Amino acid sequence: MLLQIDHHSGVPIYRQLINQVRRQIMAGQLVEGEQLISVRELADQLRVNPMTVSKAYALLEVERLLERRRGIGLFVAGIEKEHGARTKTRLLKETLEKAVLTAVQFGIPQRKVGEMLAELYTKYNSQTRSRSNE
Amino acid sequence: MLLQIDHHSGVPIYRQLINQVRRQIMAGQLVEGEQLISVRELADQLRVNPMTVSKAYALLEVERLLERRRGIGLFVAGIEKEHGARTKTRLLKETLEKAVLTAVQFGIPQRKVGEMLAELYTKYNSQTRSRSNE
Amino acid sequence: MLLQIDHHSGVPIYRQLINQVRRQIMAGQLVEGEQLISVRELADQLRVNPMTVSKAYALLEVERLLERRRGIGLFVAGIEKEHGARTKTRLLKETLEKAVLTAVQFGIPQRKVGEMLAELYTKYNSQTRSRSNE
Amino acid sequence: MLLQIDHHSGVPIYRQLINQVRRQIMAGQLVEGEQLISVRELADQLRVNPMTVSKAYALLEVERLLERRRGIGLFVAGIEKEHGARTKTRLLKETLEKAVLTAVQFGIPQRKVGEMLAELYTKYNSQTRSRSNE
DNA sequence: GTGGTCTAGACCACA
DNA sequence: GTGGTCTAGACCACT
Repeated sequence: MLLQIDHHSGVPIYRQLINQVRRQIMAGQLVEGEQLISVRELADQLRVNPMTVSKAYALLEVERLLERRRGIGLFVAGIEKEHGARTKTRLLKETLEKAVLTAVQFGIPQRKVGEMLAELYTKYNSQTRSRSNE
Repeated sequence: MLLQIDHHSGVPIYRQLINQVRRQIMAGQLVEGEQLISVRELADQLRVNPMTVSKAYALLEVERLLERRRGIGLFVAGIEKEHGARTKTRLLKETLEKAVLTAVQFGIPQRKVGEMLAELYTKYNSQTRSRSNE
Repeated sequence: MLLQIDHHSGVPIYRQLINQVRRQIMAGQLVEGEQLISVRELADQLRVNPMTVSKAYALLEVERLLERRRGIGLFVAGIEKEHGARTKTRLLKETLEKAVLTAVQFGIPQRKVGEMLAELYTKYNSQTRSRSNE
Repeated sequence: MLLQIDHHSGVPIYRQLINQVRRQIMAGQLVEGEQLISVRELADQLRVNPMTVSKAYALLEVERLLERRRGIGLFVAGIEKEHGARTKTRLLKETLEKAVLTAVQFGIPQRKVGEMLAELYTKYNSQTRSRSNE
């Protein structure tokens, strides 16, 4: 699991962790039943206080994305399909919103944005495919 | 000036303001010598405490991006900016890239992303128009 | 707001707080829009670390029972009727479950339990009524 | 022996065990000299780690409520108990009182509470029966 | 004044 | 070994 913290972004560390782990789960990079890096180990890796990691994990547990097994560790929970789809849409919308806001602020016409989108989509989609063929 | 505050992102409001104003200046959307919306008015628009706006402006002044003219208001300072369509396109592309990456990771088809884009575009574009009619 | 902590029950303090505040909100003792005792003040009252109180409040915010207004304080959120009813039923069921378990363990027939229930119901219900007439 | 563990209550499992066993002994439901279910078997029944059961038993032994006979097992010790139907009724009433108080606070009608009671009664009663048929 | 975040370090519960 | 809870105390963000 690759996680990165930006100490200067102003975004609380535990929130950065939540966002990254949530995204990995939604993207299927962390699969159901998989055990997460332990609180202490992740805290060591990131040079962060264990409580900070623990807080992030705890909130993901409240979100039902993680499951705790006492004395063993934390695991990726089984997400219901429908719930998963809704979360994905929500997350995508958030990022897309920023892009659109930028475009509107700059007065860039929707047509142009659509073209850029298509271009980028092709680019990343083909990368994914070629990667999955490796 | 179109600014958007997200109260739930965990990013301090004054930082959100700074980032957005700074970006608009760098992209030449706010031009040198242009007067900024007053603290009070912006605070009203965004339903935010005036102190918060004031703080953002003050920090942008420290950054030398803004100039305070006593008794009159704040103005965009004369500094090196990145001009032109190329800069705007670059900035837009950066945000759009994140959105596309998310979509591809989640396996959301381009068609759906296009629809969401159009929807959001309409939403923000109409906001701008109605505001510019006031 | 009357809150009590039992340091010897083994139940985490923040959970005791959550349960008591949630119950007061559901029972209408804390009404929508009402401001809660501040973290620091409650921490002082209960001779407990502020972070412990803060944690309880934060989780109630995640539950959407509380609303935070930055720099001002925490307030009781407006709960949707349907959601409120479901929560009430859930909480009642939890307490009722313990009672039934006790009854079954002791081999007390359902008929007898029903009688005791009716008796207690009459007793407390009339208390409430007479109180509301004061 | 009917024991119920709630993994989400935050109350340590060994404490839940202690409380329930102690109550059964005090109510005379587990009588003096009676042998307790073995650690292993109880752990299996409750899907809990044997160490946890063992710890609960050990602490009840310290309390002098249980007696260990080496190589044989654990037995209910000869101590002062509260006997009889009166005790059972009292203990039941205490738990039932909490449930009724909750219901009245929430304004839930007695009829509804009666229905929930019946439902739960059936649920736990049938569990006991099916288990006693094993 | 309000709440939020983080740390260092202690101790508990569970496997 | 795992995660959970709590403390004391520092500093930040916001009104």
